Amino acid sequence: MSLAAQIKHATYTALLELFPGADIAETSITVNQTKPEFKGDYTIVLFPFVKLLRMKPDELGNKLGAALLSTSTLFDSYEIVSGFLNMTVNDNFWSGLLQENFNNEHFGEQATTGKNVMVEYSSPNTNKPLHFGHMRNIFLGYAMAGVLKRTGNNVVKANLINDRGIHICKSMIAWQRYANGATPETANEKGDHLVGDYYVKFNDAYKQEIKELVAGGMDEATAEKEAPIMKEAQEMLRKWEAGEPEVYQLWQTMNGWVYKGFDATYKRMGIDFDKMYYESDTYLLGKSIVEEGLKKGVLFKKDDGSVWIDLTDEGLDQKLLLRGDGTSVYITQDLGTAKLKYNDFKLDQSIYVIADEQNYHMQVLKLILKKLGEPCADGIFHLSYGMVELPTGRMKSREGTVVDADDMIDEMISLAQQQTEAAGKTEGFTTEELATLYETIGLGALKFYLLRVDPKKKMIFNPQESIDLHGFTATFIQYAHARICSILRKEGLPKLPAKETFASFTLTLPVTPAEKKLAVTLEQYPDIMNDAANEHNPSLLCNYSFQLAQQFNSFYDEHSISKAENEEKKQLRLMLIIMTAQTLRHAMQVLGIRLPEKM
RNA sequence: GGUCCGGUAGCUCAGCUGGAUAGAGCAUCAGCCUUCUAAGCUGGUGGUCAUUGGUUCGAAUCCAAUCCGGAUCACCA
Repeated sequence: MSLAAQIKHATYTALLELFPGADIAETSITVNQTKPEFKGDYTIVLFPFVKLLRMKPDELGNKLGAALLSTSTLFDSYEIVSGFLNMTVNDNFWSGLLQENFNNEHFGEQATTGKNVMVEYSSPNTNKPLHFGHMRNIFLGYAMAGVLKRTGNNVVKANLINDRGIHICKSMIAWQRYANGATPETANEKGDHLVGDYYVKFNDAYKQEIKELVAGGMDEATAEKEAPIMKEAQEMLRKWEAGEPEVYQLWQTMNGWVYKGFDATYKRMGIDFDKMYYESDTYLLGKSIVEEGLKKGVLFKKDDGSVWIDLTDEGLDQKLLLRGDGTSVYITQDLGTAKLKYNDFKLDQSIYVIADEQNYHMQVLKLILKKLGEPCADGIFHLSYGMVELPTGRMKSREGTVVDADDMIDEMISLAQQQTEAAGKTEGFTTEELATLYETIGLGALKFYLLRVDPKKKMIFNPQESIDLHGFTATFIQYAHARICSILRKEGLPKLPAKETFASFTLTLPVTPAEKKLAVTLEQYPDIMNDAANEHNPSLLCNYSFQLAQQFNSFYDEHSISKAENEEKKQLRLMLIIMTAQTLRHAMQVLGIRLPEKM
């Protein structure tokens, strides 16, 4: 149990003892960290009980403070300031925390829950390379999976690849028309980029054809339907669905190129998956669910044979589930996939990392499954995140304003190199070590930049700011970690020394404010991890890690570790920095960010 | 128009299940390297928490209305 929770509970018990029969709920007790300008570590807010117990704040505070001192060994002293009871925690608590946990690799993790949780993220289309918008999705999904794993769940990282449909056929048609048989090898281009180029070419050609048709006297709406290249794409989709070998083979080949490209990008990002789903396998699923829904009378059929669900009672609209010709629409296959996932892994929770533009879709999906009585419905959770925009507005792939993922990674790594060289910090590294370091810094900065804001909020990608390696960045945290590692190297200690290393430690001297600040923050880590899981918000770990690194830097500036005043202080501070480094590593590892030992 | 999300310092964001004088980073100004890594530290400047009303001992936080911005409401995916 966290210290704050312990204090809350101790307060509850003390209040019940002091005022038997009073109507006090533990949840009505507020325990906050004490503001820096007051003496104390944690503060109990007295106001809620002043009225209830008909007592003056000072009187109540004195009674409660005295009771806490006598019943709990946690506290040293208390002070009352205008309705706030500020408790000072005994120094032994902090040294105990350190001795107990300084080398605990699993500090911050929760006991296993036995729950099966799937996190689906990335979920790209195979007609273009990954771009900046995907990166937020990917890093967020990976981080969320990491958080859920550390909080005791069995996590399945899943990727649902949108490998079929009209958009894929567009790239294929354009390739047939314009590529002259080019392959990634002959064009010397990553496969996903090559295919993406032809997707762009399709749209250019399409626009051109529309223009010509309109010039010939056709109205625009008709021209959009009648453009030959669009008709060819639609024809190709029909052939694909009919399983025509030639089309099917081209489809396989081009998707193969794309997958190779994706794999390379995922690998550079340090991202992986446990399970791949392909829409070409799942797009026909869901029909049987619809059939059953019809039988149950949850769904209804219109005169043209199309199947619908009426959600007007829920404040939503009617939603189409099957076309008049019996073919499925997007949501039909999602119904099927949801059930498939559930059956594959006996999921307690199924998280979809999808942009907030699909909030309505996800709401409808869950609702339909619920109405159909599917057991997978309850576990569905839409981790909705805001879209990434440029300072000039939304990125549009058709308008070429997207920031490509591979380019962005290259840019960040080369920037890390420039900054490192400019700072003259390249000495003592081999060439390979430097390459690794630049990658660690560049990718870390990128991931942190995308993870540090609340997922729910849309974010503006400011190229200027994203490449900054100062302030609220991964670099700042990496630097603090490298500093600690440097001290440990000089002390001849490993990153996580054995417990016996400090077996002789006994606390006799007062803990300084800077020392305590670090210890207080370290103690809160498990709570933060828990919050990140409950709120589905990995940005909490960014904020926390930055705060911890910041406090370490202040501490480092104020206190010498190697040349501490005496052996006791040295040991205390070593435990502090070892645990700090371990906690930073732990938090960053959850987010997929590496910390160098030297930089 | 219906539904949903957002509006906090010049910029980017924390804080939002109500608690003390609203916090960081960037930018800007002034200091700190003969001492464990200055990618750092210390301090200053900078606020009508969109607006108005309400609830409360107490509101950036809860409620209502209004204004502004965005998303969505396809036999697209």
